[in-house]
Amino acid sequence: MSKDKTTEQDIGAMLPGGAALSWGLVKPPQRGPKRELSIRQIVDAAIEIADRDGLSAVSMNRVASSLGYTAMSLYRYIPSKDDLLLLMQDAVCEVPLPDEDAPDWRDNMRLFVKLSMQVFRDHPWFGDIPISGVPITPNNLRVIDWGLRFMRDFPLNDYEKISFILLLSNYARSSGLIQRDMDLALKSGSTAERFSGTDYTLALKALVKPEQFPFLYPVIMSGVYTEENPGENPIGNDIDFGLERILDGIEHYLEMKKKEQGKEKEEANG
Amino acid sequence: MSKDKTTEQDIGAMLPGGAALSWGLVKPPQRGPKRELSIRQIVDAAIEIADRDGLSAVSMNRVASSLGYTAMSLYRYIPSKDDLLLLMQDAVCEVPLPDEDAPDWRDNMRLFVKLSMQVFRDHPWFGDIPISGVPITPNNLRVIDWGLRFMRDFPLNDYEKISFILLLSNYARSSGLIQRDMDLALKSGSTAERFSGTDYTLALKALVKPEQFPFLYPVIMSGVYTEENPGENPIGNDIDFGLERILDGIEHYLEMKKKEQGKEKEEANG
DNA sequence: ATATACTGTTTATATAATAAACAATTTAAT
DNA sequence: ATTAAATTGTTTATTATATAAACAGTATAT
Repeated sequence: MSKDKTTEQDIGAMLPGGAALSWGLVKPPQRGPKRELSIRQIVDAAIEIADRDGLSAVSMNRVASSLGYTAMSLYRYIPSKDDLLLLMQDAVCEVPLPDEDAPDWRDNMRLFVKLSMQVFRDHPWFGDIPISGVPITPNNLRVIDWGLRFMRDFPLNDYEKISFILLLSNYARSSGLIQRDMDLALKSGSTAERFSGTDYTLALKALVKPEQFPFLYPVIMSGVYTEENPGENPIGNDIDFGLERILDGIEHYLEMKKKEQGKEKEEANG
Repeated sequence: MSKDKTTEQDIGAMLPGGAALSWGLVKPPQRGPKRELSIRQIVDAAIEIADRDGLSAVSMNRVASSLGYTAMSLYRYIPSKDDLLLLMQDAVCEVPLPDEDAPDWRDNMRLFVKLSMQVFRDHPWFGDIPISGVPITPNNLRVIDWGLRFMRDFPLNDYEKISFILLLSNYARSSGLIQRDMDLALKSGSTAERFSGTDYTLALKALVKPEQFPFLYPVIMSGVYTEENPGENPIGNDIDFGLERILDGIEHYLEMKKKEQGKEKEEANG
């Protein structure tokens, strides 16, 4: 028993600060007064503040105050603000994942991207925290596990599967950031028009000269660049359109691999 | 002449703060003492500091001090720190673009992504500044103009071309961020191993249980997730691999459009 | 010549993370 | 049961931040 605990501590020591906390590897202290707060409570309070007023509103003081404590009390639970941010990040990655796969693999991938993007929209601050490496926190890894599940019968090795997950995650991240920024612009009184650039159409039409921007010029003048007539866009939504191109690329690769493996079998049999 | 100036001011008023500066639309003041600094000088000094010590090191004080002035003097040139950041962003987007296209369109796209990614690697702080909307600063638009140039003979409408540029830019952004973070980890004494997760292999092997992570478990245990044996990765580089899948997807779409247009011509002729 | 608009500086304000010292409290060791 | 050790939440202090306001000096327009 005590051996096990020592091991847990050792494992925690291998991980960067907050990650050990996210795995629950930090032993609750034995002596001293009973704790009045919990890590969960602090993280939830911080998330609530970030959701409402943005990441910049998350100060140790503000978080502590919202719980009725002083800033310094938080340091009895979480070593630094950076660790708090990491815990926030992992906490909002705890999303409900489907138990069963859709029959079409493309649908699985679409859902993978949609759910990932949703985190950015629900928690606009999520994308403001920089990536510091490969995911190693539990909820993040659960999403990856899901991705590996719906690709389990793909004719791919693990490197290829991981690479596809990275591709989809990256797409979800950059698209999620854009969606989020648009949402934020809308909420903060600005219009969708301002974000997509329609508000700047006039300025751009005056500034983008055909000599300096020969190929962009017509696109600005036609109003396509700033989406003056959103209903007219024949491809619909840029983000969905881009995802379909990525899925086409994946499909192409899968078919190539299938052919390859078919040949290998033939050679083995013949 | 004076009419022109008024118009320039008006255009500037339509754009958000820093953008007007980036287009050179803010008239230099006529009266008063000669300026000892210039916007260019300030922006360059800020970039130098950010390149060396990160975005968080860029304080008005630090920038001004490095030029031998006080923090407040900068406000005579640039209205706020946010505007300074926008100017920094646009400044580092001034990259040399090729005058001529490569014969293969895939090579053009590969270069587009490579050059875009390079900005993130050369200026690690670049990705720390959030996107606030469609690009409207001059150097940014020049890159888009280049993209439209090498797609000029594609059988696509402007919406589709812009969408492809967005797809490539997004991929470059997320990949650039990852590359940058890896570079930073390396420089800050950490190893590539730490970043890719090899340093955490032991911890992950102890934490990722087959019951909770049935599909991730074997990938962790084999060492593929944490790239224990980088030379063994049969697909080489994840980032290049992903880009090729995207290019495959684009190619697939182009071929579909070509067929479509071929049919339309047949119908028109027949 | 003089009013005006600008310069860079000094001073001041408000807010941030977190280190250090504190008395109060709970547990472990004796 | 008593004492020593560990931990609690708080108070106080330190250092750094962006930028507003007031300043004396300077170049230009009238």
